[in-house]
Amino acid sequence: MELHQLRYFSAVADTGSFSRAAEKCHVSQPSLSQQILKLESELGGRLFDRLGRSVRLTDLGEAFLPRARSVLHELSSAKDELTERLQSEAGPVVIGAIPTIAPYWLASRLATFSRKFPKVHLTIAEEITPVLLERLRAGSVDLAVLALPIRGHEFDAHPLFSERLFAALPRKHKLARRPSLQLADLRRDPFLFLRDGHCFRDTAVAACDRARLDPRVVFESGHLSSLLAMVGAGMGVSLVPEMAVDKSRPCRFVRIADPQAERTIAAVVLRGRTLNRGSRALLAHLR
Amino acid sequence: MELHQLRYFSAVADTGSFSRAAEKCHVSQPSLSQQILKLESELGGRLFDRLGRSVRLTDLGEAFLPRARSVLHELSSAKDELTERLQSEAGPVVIGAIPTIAPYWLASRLATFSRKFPKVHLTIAEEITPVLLERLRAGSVDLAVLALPIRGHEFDAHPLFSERLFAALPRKHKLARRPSLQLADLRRDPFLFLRDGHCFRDTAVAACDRARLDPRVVFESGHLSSLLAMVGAGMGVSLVPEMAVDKSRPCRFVRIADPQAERTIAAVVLRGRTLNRGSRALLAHLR
DNA sequence: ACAATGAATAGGCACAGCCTATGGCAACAA
DNA sequence: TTGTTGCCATAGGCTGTGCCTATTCATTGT
Repeated sequence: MELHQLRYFSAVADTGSFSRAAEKCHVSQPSLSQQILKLESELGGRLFDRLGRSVRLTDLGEAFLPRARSVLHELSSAKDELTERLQSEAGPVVIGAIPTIAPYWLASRLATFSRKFPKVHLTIAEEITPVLLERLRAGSVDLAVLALPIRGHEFDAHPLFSERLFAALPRKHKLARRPSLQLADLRRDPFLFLRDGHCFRDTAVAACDRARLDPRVVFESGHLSSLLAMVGAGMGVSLVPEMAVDKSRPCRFVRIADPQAERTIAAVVLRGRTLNRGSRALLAHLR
Repeated sequence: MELHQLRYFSAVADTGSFSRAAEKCHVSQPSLSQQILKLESELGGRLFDRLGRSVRLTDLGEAFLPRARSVLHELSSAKDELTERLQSEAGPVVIGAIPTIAPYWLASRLATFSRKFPKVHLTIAEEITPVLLERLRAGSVDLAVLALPIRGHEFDAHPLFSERLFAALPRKHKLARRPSLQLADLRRDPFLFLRDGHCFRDTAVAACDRARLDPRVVFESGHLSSLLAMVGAGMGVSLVPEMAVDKSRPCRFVRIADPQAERTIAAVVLRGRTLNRGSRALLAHLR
């Protein structure tokens, strides 16, 4: 059974004539006859009575007609729906981000995006890098924003920008008024770091390594805001990305002058994964 | 878009692999690949993400899958229903009969038929011959039982049997005790006939013509039973078919000996019309 | 680096569906 | 009756397309 047979069948039922149906379907009358014959032989009974002058549905044809119509209609409406969906940005988009990006740079970018594409239903997943990569693989996250480098060659990373590292110091720290400082200047200070697993911890530690600094870690947390509160309370110093610099915090931020004290932010997708229109729009908006 | 493309698509979604889907569909992997590609190009977007190791539905594919499945399922269930319907006698049958057959011979035959085929939903239309022929043409009657001859070469008539004509006489008629009589014997009697339009009237008139009898008609009715009541009341004589002979009536029945004083009953169908199983069973039962 | 797996591509073949031409049949007019 | 018309079925030939095998390409796992 083939779709064009159903179309021919439906047309004959409509017109009451093989010839007129053939015209309507833009095929010759013999072709249409053959296909109807073939359909009838597959179903095991006549669909039409050929009554010389005209043609009429048999009981069997009468029973089959609504089914055939429904199949054809369902198919065309499915096709319409798909082309509709392809043209609109509507549809769910899941964006992932690490905790040291999500509340800072990403938050403001998503706000403008949502204003521009109100139809996109956006979900944000805040997770550490390995979790985000796994969710990209599994398809439960469409697009992730995180810091390079990442491990795994099955991803495509689109670098967005780089930003400097800043030292977070208590207000009365002796370096708090300096416009910038070297990591080595903090050799004596106790350090507050993000917990293991957060990639910004690795970024900070790598920067210290390059400055030949072996930081004494006195506090670990899962959130930068906790660290900053501790810094404000005079517990020690910390390192934060530029996007986390917030003058309203009870601490001072001083730029780190060391050459490689920076991180690069990238938008990452699973290679080969087809993004829907909403995701593509979001990716374009972030770049 | 073609049905086998939908089948292939569904199989790939099931198995998560082009190769295994091809195996399941009994085609080679390249053939299946081509058809999926073709479907994707027609829909205007990828249905699957090819991720090296495995294959996963895109948003588009996810949206299309239930529609494709439903189309395939609907089609196969429609086919099942039709073959079901072809094998069972269930289904409506409309049988037509003229008034001089329906209550007599047909009634008893239909009783035995209904006992044998209880699933057939039988409807009886009692009409005069031209109405029945018109309803056969229109398809609102499947099978008609009437007396030959009929006019119209678009019908197939299956003769069932012939029966003699009988005279219906008042009990005290002078010929009432005779085992048989000639129509000419009734030359002096007043006649009671069916109304014009009833074919048995034509049969009776034709028999009289052949006997060179010009009957004086004193009463006309649409029902034989009315005629017999009148005969019983002594209003005159009448002619009836053998199947209407009923000893319980208040009149006598005497066989007409004239050679051609008979009528032939036939089952008539529209030529080219496909009968459903119930109708075919009924036709076989009547013969 | 190499083998293994799996999808895409290339090239060739066979069949299915399409075409035109024609046959057969019934309906209608003369 | 006979010719004409309308309509579906059949015949024969052609083209396109879906299928095949063989091969290439990309990714993954040893």
